[in-house]
Amino acid sequence: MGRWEPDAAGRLREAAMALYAERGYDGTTVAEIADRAGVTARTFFRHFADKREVLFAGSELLGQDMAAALAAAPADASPMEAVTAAVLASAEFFDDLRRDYSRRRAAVIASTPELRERELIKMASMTTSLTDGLLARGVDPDVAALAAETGVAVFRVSFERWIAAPDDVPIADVIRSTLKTLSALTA
Amino acid sequence: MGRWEPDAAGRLREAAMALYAERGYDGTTVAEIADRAGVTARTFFRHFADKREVLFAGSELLGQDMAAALAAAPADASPMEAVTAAVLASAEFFDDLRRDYSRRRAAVIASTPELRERELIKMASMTTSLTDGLLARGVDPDVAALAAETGVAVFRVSFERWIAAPDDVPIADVIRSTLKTLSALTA
DNA sequence: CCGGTGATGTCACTGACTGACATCGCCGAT
DNA sequence: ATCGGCGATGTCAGTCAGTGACATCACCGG
Repeated sequence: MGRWEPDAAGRLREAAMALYAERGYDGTTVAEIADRAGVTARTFFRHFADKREVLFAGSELLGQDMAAALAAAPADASPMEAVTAAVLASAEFFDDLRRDYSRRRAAVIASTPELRERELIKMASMTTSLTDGLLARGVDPDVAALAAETGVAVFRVSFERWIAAPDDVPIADVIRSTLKTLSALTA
Repeated sequence: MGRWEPDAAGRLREAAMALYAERGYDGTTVAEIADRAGVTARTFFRHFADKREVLFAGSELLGQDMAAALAAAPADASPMEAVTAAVLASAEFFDDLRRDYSRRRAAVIASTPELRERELIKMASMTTSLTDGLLARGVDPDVAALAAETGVAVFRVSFERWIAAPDDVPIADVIRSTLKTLSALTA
């Protein structure tokens, strides 16, 4: 056993989720989160850049996975087909185990403008990943930007629908359905 | 003449733009902005909710105008046609007079994550406006959400292209071009 | 001329975040 | 085995964003 309990970051994440859900984001201080995790506030800020980030750590991974799927798409796939592959790849992040956690987390985020802002910028960074991936495939810049934006819009809408859907609906199905809606929309 | 110089809010906006551009957002304190505008920091917060908002005051108007255009679209217009009308209506906000200001403002925002977050949430609220407008037209909720997201994506991409474009290109042309790209994309 | 009102100033306070420095178990080199 | 450096944490002092409570005072309607 080390000088301190291991996984301070994990304890901080759990403490934050619990307190945000219980007293709300504004009603929670960083000192309280740190206390519950058994560390000091200074340590909180060594693990997370700010009070919001504790709910979003690791979210880069999702963007990376999607970018990887995009890169792995057949060379002759159209931009939108490649983006579709990327969005479908996101489904693996949200297996049924995470569904309940996702719901609680989404509820907290939805109730606090500051957290909504942070979520939006994560989505924007996802958009950037996809755009870069498309550019690497030789796609025209304007097309790439638009295809990426559209792809993330599909992800966002699908995720929301999935959260609200019954437990036995897999997210991949929701995504496919959203993609269908999109093509009907612009037909 | 009143007890104080009129238009404190306007002076604060100008002071903020100047200082953010000059020293950067992080390198500027609210006290400095207030000083330059000839008021106290407390007064700054009476006019703007926070240090970011001073660059975004009035941005609800854009969303309102777009929502109005959407509502004014012919009853038999498809969701995407209605959204198209809304996005084109945004062009009137950005006449050539505001182009230079828009460029400076965009540069400041682009260089500061906090400001990018705020801009993103404004875009999200625009999305909500469009979604609500579509719902009021009787559009299916999922279709409405997706059409609104797509419309805002078109606006965002167009605005960026317009900023980067030569001075004689009107934003309406850029928007029309982006819409064309979109329909080609999902064809 | 007078009392109400609205925009501002003043002050004290909380809480997020940062930089500098101290602490001390652990682990590898000797 | 022990010595010394490293890394994760604690401590402390400080800056700055943002808020609530109360005072001020030119202006305006009666």
